[in-house]
Amino acid sequence: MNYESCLKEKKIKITRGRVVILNIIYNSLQPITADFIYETSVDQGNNIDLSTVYRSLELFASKDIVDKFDLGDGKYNYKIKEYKHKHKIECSCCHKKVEIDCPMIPIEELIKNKTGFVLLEHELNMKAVCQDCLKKISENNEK
Amino acid sequence: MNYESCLKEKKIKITRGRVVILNIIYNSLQPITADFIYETSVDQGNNIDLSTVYRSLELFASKDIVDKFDLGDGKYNYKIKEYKHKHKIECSCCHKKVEIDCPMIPIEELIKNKTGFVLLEHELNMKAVCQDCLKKISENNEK
DNA sequence: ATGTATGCAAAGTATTTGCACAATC
DNA sequence: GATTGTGCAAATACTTTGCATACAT
Repeated sequence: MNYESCLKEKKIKITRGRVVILNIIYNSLQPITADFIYETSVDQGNNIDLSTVYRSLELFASKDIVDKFDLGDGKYNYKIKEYKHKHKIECSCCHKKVEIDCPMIPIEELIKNKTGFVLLEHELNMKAVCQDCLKKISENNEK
Repeated sequence: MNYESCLKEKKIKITRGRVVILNIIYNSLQPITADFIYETSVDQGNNIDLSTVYRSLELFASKDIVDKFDLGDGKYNYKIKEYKHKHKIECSCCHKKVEIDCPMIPIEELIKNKTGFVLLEHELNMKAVCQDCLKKISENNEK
Protein backbone atom coordinates (compact mmCIF):
# COMPACT_ATOMS: atom_id res chain seq x y z
CA MET A 1 0.00 0.00 0.00
CA ASN A 2 0.94 3.57 -0.69
CA TYR A 3 1.00 4.88 2.85
CA GLU A 4 2.80 1.87 4.17
CA SER A 5 5.79 2.44 1.95
CA CYS A 6 5.91 6.01 3.17
CA LEU A 7 6.13 4.70 6.72
CA LYS A 8 8.64 2.01 5.83
CA GLU A 9 10.93 4.59 4.27
CA LYS A 10 11.08 6.44 7.54
CA LYS A 11 11.52 3.24 9.53
CA ILE A 12 8.22 3.67 11.31
CA LYS A 13 6.47 0.52 12.40
CA ILE A 14 3.33 -0.03 10.36
CA THR A 15 0.19 -0.25 12.43
CA ARG A 16 -3.49 -0.02 11.63
CA GLY A 17 -3.80 3.28 13.46
CA ARG A 18 -0.94 4.98 11.67
CA VAL A 19 -2.15 3.89 8.27
CA VAL A 20 -5.67 5.12 8.99
CA ILE A 21 -4.41 8.47 10.24
CA LEU A 22 -2.00 8.98 7.37
CA ASN A 23 -4.76 8.08 4.95
CA ILE A 24 -7.08 10.69 6.43
CA ILE A 25 -4.41 13.39 6.22
CA TYR A 26 -3.49 12.43 2.66
CA ASN A 27 -7.08 12.63 1.55
CA SER A 28 -7.69 16.04 3.03
CA LEU A 29 -7.02 19.07 0.89
CA GLN A 30 -7.19 21.34 3.90
CA PRO A 31 -4.99 21.21 6.97
CA ILE A 32 -6.89 19.37 9.69
CA THR A 33 -6.88 19.09 13.47
CA ALA A 34 -6.21 16.08 15.66
CA ASP A 35 -9.84 16.05 16.66
CA PHE A 36 -11.00 16.07 13.05
CA ILE A 37 -8.81 13.08 12.36
CA TYR A 38 -10.25 11.33 15.38
CA GLU A 39 -13.84 12.07 14.35
CA THR A 40 -13.17 10.98 10.78
CA SER A 41 -11.67 7.70 11.96
CA VAL A 42 -14.80 7.09 14.03
CA ASP A 43 -17.04 7.90 11.06
CA GLN A 44 -15.06 5.46 8.94
CA GLY A 45 -15.51 2.75 11.51
CA ASN A 46 -11.72 2.75 11.99
CA ASN A 47 -11.92 3.97 15.55
CA ILE A 48 -8.52 5.20 16.72
CA ASP A 49 -8.08 6.63 20.19
CA LEU A 50 -7.48 10.36 20.33
CA SER A 51 -4.25 9.84 22.25
CA THR A 52 -3.03 7.59 19.48
CA VAL A 53 -3.88 10.30 17.00
CA TYR A 54 -1.76 12.78 18.93
CA ARG A 55 1.09 10.33 19.36
CA SER A 56 1.10 9.46 15.68
CA LEU A 57 0.95 13.08 14.59
CA GLU A 58 3.86 13.92 16.84
CA LEU A 59 5.81 11.07 15.32
CA PHE A 60 4.93 12.08 11.76
CA ALA A 61 5.90 15.67 12.45
CA SER A 62 9.25 14.61 13.89
CA LYS A 63 9.88 12.53 10.77
CA ASP A 64 8.94 15.34 8.43
CA ILE A 65 5.90 13.55 7.08
CA VAL A 66 3.49 16.22 8.21
CA ASP A 67 3.61 19.91 8.97
CA LYS A 68 2.24 21.05 12.30
CA PHE A 69 1.26 24.66 12.75
CA ASP A 70 -1.08 27.01 14.51
CA LEU A 71 -3.40 29.30 12.64
CA GLY A 72 -4.16 31.49 15.62
CA ASP A 73 -7.07 29.57 17.05
CA GLY A 74 -5.34 27.74 19.86
CA LYS A 75 -5.01 24.34 18.28
CA TYR A 76 -2.68 22.71 15.84
CA ASN A 77 -3.39 21.94 12.23
CA TYR A 78 -1.65 19.21 10.33
CA LYS A 79 -1.06 18.60 6.67
CA ILE A 80 1.18 16.43 4.56
CA LYS A 81 4.56 18.04 3.99
CA GLU A 82 4.47 18.12 0.24
CA TYR A 83 7.57 19.87 -0.87
CA LYS A 84 10.21 20.58 1.63
CA HIS A 85 12.62 22.95 0.06
CA LYS A 86 15.04 24.89 2.18
CA HIS A 87 15.97 28.52 2.50
CA LYS A 88 19.50 29.68 3.03
CA ILE A 89 20.31 32.50 5.40
CA GLU A 90 23.73 34.08 5.33
CA CYS A 91 25.17 36.16 8.13
CA SER A 92 25.70 39.66 6.75
CA CYS A 93 28.75 39.98 8.94
CA CYS A 94 30.81 36.75 8.80
CA HIS A 95 29.01 35.12 5.85
CA LYS A 96 28.33 31.94 7.78
CA LYS A 97 25.33 30.16 6.29
CA VAL A 98 22.45 28.18 7.75
CA GLU A 99 19.60 26.39 6.09
CA ILE A 100 16.05 26.27 7.38
CA ASP A 101 13.03 24.39 6.21
CA CYS A 102 10.74 26.63 4.22
CA PRO A 103 8.73 28.54 6.81
CA MET A 104 5.98 29.58 4.43
CA ILE A 105 3.52 26.70 4.88
CA PRO A 106 1.62 28.17 7.83
CA ILE A 107 1.72 31.56 6.11
CA GLU A 108 0.18 30.13 2.99
CA GLU A 109 -2.64 28.74 5.07
CA LEU A 110 -3.11 32.01 6.89
CA ILE A 111 -3.30 33.92 3.63
CA LYS A 112 -5.77 31.42 2.23
CA ASN A 113 -7.93 31.81 5.33
CA LYS A 114 -7.83 35.58 5.43
CA THR A 115 -7.93 36.54 1.76
CA GLY A 116 -8.91 33.44 -0.22
CA PHE A 117 -5.73 33.80 -2.25
CA VAL A 118 -3.88 30.55 -2.86
CA LEU A 119 -0.14 30.90 -3.18
CA LEU A 120 1.54 29.41 -6.22
CA GLU A 121 5.10 30.54 -5.71
CA HIS A 122 7.11 32.56 -3.31
CA GLU A 123 10.52 34.09 -3.23
CA LEU A 124 11.96 34.87 0.14
CA ASN A 125 15.24 36.66 0.67
CA MET A 126 16.50 37.32 4.15
CA LYS A 127 19.35 39.31 5.57
CA ALA A 128 20.44 38.31 9.03
CA VAL A 129 23.25 38.38 11.59
CA CYS A 130 24.33 35.31 13.52
CA GLN A 131 24.63 35.05 17.31
CA ASP A 132 28.44 35.19 17.30
CA CYS A 133 28.60 38.38 15.30
CA LEU A 134 25.82 39.91 17.36
CA LYS A 135 27.87 39.26 20.48
CA LYS A 136 31.03 40.71 18.96
CA ILE A 137 29.15 43.79 17.87
CA SER A 138 27.65 44.38 21.30
CA GLU A 139 31.02 43.77 23.01
CA ASN A 140 32.67 46.33 20.75
CA ASN A 141 29.95 48.81 21.53
CA GLU A 142 30.68 48.51 25.23
CA LYS A 143 34.31 49.53 24.81
CA MET B 1 2.66 58.79 30.24
CA ASN B 2 3.99 57.01 27.20
CA TYR B 3 1.80 53.94 27.29
CA GLU B 4 -1.32 55.85 28.10
CA SER B 5 -1.13 57.91 24.95
CA CYS B 6 -0.75 54.69 22.99
CA LEU B 7 -3.99 53.46 24.53
CA LYS B 8 -5.78 56.77 24.06
CA GLU B 9 -4.92 56.77 20.36
CA LYS B 10 -6.71 53.48 19.97
CA LYS B 11 -9.63 54.62 22.10
CA ILE B 12 -8.94 52.06 24.78
CA LYS B 13 -9.96 52.97 28.29
CA ILE B 14 -6.89 53.51 30.45
CA THR B 15 -6.77 51.29 33.50
CA ARG B 16 -4.03 50.33 35.91
CA GLY B 17 -3.94 46.76 34.63
CA ARG B 18 -3.59 47.69 30.99
CA VAL B 19 -0.82 50.16 31.68
CA VAL B 20 1.08 47.60 33.75
CA ILE B 21 0.72 44.92 31.08
CA LEU B 22 1.69 47.21 28.23
CA ASN B 23 4.67 48.38 30.23
CA ILE B 24 5.85 44.81 30.76
CA ILE B 25 5.55 43.99 27.07
CA TYR B 26 7.30 47.19 26.03
CA ASN B 27 10.21 46.48 28.33
CA SER B 28 10.73 42.97 27.12
CA LEU B 29 13.10 42.40 24.23
CA GLN B 30 11.82 38.86 23.74
CA PRO B 31 8.27 37.84 22.95
CA ILE B 32 6.62 36.77 26.21
CA THR B 33 3.71 34.62 27.34
CA ALA B 34 0.57 35.60 29.23
CA ASP B 35 1.84 33.72 32.23
CA PHE B 36 5.18 35.54 32.17
CA ILE B 37 3.34 38.84 32.15
CA TYR B 38 1.26 37.69 35.07
CA GLU B 39 4.31 36.55 37.06
CA THR B 40 6.15 39.75 36.29
CA SER B 41 3.21 41.85 37.45
CA VAL B 42 3.21 39.90 40.70
CA ASP B 43 6.96 40.40 41.13
CA GLN B 44 6.51 44.12 40.57
CA GLY B 45 3.82 44.25 43.22
CA ASN B 46 1.36 45.29 40.52
CA ASN B 47 -0.69 42.16 40.85
CA ILE B 48 -3.00 41.75 37.85
CA ASP B 49 -5.27 38.74 37.54
CA LEU B 50 -4.31 36.25 34.85
CA SER B 51 -7.72 36.54 33.25
CA THR B 52 -7.20 40.27 32.97
CA VAL B 53 -3.87 39.63 31.31
CA TYR B 54 -5.56 37.44 28.71
CA ARG B 55 -8.40 39.89 28.19
CA SER B 56 -5.99 42.77 27.74
CA LEU B 57 -3.74 40.86 25.37
CA GLU B 58 -6.71 39.90 23.25
CA LEU B 59 -7.74 43.54 23.13
CA PHE B 60 -4.25 44.73 22.25
CA ALA B 61 -3.94 42.12 19.53
CA SER B 62 -7.27 43.16 18.02
CA LYS B 63 -6.11 46.79 18.00
CA ASP B 64 -2.77 45.94 16.41
CA ILE B 65 -0.77 46.97 19.43
CA VAL B 66 0.75 43.54 19.90
CA ASP B 67 1.52 40.54 17.77
CA LYS B 68 0.26 37.19 18.97
CA PHE B 69 1.83 34.03 17.65
CA ASP B 70 2.69 30.47 18.44
CA LEU B 71 6.24 29.19 18.32
CA GLY B 72 5.25 25.54 18.32
CA ASP B 73 5.04 24.95 22.04
CA GLY B 74 1.33 25.16 22.58
CA LYS B 75 1.07 28.63 23.98
CA TYR B 76 0.99 32.10 22.60
CA ASN B 77 3.76 34.63 22.68
CA TYR B 78 3.17 38.33 22.52
CA LYS B 79 5.32 41.24 21.51
CA ILE B 80 4.81 44.85 20.58
CA LYS B 81 3.96 45.30 16.93
CA GLU B 82 6.83 47.53 16.00
CA TYR B 83 6.66 48.08 12.31
CA LYS B 84 3.60 46.98 10.49
CA HIS B 85 4.37 47.15 6.84
CA LYS B 86 2.16 45.38 4.36
CA HIS B 87 2.74 42.95 1.54
CA LYS B 88 0.80 43.07 -1.68
CA ILE B 89 -0.41 39.93 -3.37
CA GLU B 90 -1.69 40.07 -6.92
CA CYS B 91 -3.83 37.42 -8.53
CA SER B 92 -1.83 35.96 -11.41
CA CYS B 93 -5.06 35.51 -13.31
CA CYS B 94 -7.25 38.63 -12.94
CA HIS B 95 -4.63 40.92 -11.37
CA LYS B 96 -6.85 41.77 -8.43
CA LYS B 97 -4.71 42.85 -5.49
CA VAL B 98 -4.93 42.35 -1.74
CA GLU B 99 -2.75 43.57 1.06
CA ILE B 100 -1.81 41.60 4.12
CA ASP B 101 0.07 42.55 7.24
CA CYS B 102 3.64 41.33 7.07
CA PRO B 103 3.50 37.68 8.10
CA MET B 104 7.20 37.42 8.93
CA ILE B 105 7.14 38.28 12.64
CA PRO B 106 6.51 34.77 13.91
CA ILE B 107 8.98 33.45 11.36
CA GLU B 108 11.66 35.81 12.57
CA GLU B 109 11.16 34.51 16.08
CA LEU B 110 11.24 30.92 14.91
CA ILE B 111 14.49 31.47 13.05
CA LYS B 112 15.99 33.22 16.05
CA ASN B 113 15.01 30.27 18.25
CA LYS B 114 16.25 27.58 15.92
CA THR B 115 19.39 29.09 14.45
CA GLY B 116 20.30 32.12 16.53
CA PHE B 117 20.20 34.26 13.40
CA VAL B 118 18.46 37.59 13.82
CA LEU B 119 16.75 38.88 10.72
CA LEU B 120 17.57 42.36 9.56
CA GLU B 121 15.63 42.56 6.34
CA HIS B 122 13.44 40.41 4.21
CA GLU B 123 12.05 40.51 0.76
CA LEU B 124 9.00 38.43 0.07
CA ASN B 125 7.42 38.01 -3.34
CA MET B 126 4.37 35.89 -3.78
CA LYS B 127 2.43 34.63 -6.75
CA ALA B 128 -1.14 33.65 -6.06
CA VAL B 129 -4.57 33.06 -7.51
CA CYS B 130 -7.74 34.46 -5.97
CA GLN B 131 -10.85 32.46 -5.03
CA ASP B 132 -12.89 33.74 -7.97
CA CYS B 133 -10.33 32.73 -10.55
CA LEU B 134 -9.80 29.39 -8.85
CA LYS B 135 -13.51 28.71 -9.17
CA LYS B 136 -13.60 29.74 -12.81
CA ILE B 137 -10.63 27.54 -13.57
CA SER B 138 -12.18 24.49 -11.92
CA GLU B 139 -15.54 25.12 -13.63
CA ASN B 140 -13.84 25.27 -17.00
CA ASN B 141 -12.04 22.05 -16.29
CA GLU B 142 -15.35 20.32 -15.70
CA LYS B 143 -16.68 21.18 -19.14
C1' DA C 1 10.00 -13.33 21.98
C1' DT C 2 10.99 -8.60 22.38
C1' DG C 3 10.17 -4.24 21.97
C1' DT C 4 6.90 -0.97 20.68
C1' DA C 5 2.06 0.83 20.06
C1' DT C 6 -2.55 1.34 21.83
C1' DG C 7 -6.73 2.19 24.59
C1' DC C 8 -8.46 3.90 28.57
C1' DA C 9 -8.73 6.97 32.19
C1' DA C 10 -6.78 10.55 34.48
C1' DA C 11 -3.87 14.58 34.67
C1' DG C 12 -1.80 18.76 32.93
C1' DT C 13 -1.62 23.24 30.74
C1' DA C 14 -3.38 27.18 28.44
C1' DT C 15 -7.18 29.91 27.90
C1' DT C 16 -12.03 31.49 28.56
C1' DT C 17 -16.20 32.79 31.01
C1' DG C 18 -19.99 34.22 34.48
C1' DC C 19 -20.84 37.10 37.94
C1' DA C 20 -20.60 40.55 41.60
C1' DC C 21 -17.98 44.45 42.59
C1' DA C 22 -14.88 48.29 41.31
C1' DA C 23 -12.95 51.71 38.45
C1' DT C 24 -13.02 54.99 34.53
C1' DC C 25 -14.79 58.68 31.72
C1' DG D 1 -23.96 57.85 36.72
C1' DA D 2 -23.54 54.74 32.97
C1' DT D 3 -20.54 51.88 31.01
C1' DT D 4 -16.75 49.06 30.97
C1' DG D 5 -13.01 46.48 33.39
C1' DT D 6 -11.49 43.30 37.10
C1' DG D 7 -10.84 39.56 40.40
C1' DC D 8 -12.21 35.30 41.70
C1' DA D 9 -13.56 30.76 40.95
C1' DA D 10 -15.08 27.56 37.96
C1' DA D 11 -15.31 25.76 33.34
C1' DT D 12 -13.52 24.56 28.85
C1' DA D 13 -10.36 23.10 25.23
C1' DC D 14 -6.46 20.91 23.74
C1' DT D 15 -2.85 17.90 24.58
C1' DT D 16 -0.05 14.66 27.33
C1' DT D 17 0.89 10.71 30.30
C1' DG D 18 0.91 6.17 33.12
C1' DC D 19 -0.15 1.76 32.90
C1' DA D 20 -1.78 -2.76 31.52
C1' DT D 21 -2.70 -5.12 27.33
C1' DA D 22 -2.21 -5.98 22.34
C1' DC D 23 0.40 -5.95 18.26
C1' DA D 24 4.30 -5.97 14.76
C1' DT D 25 8.53 -7.78 13.37
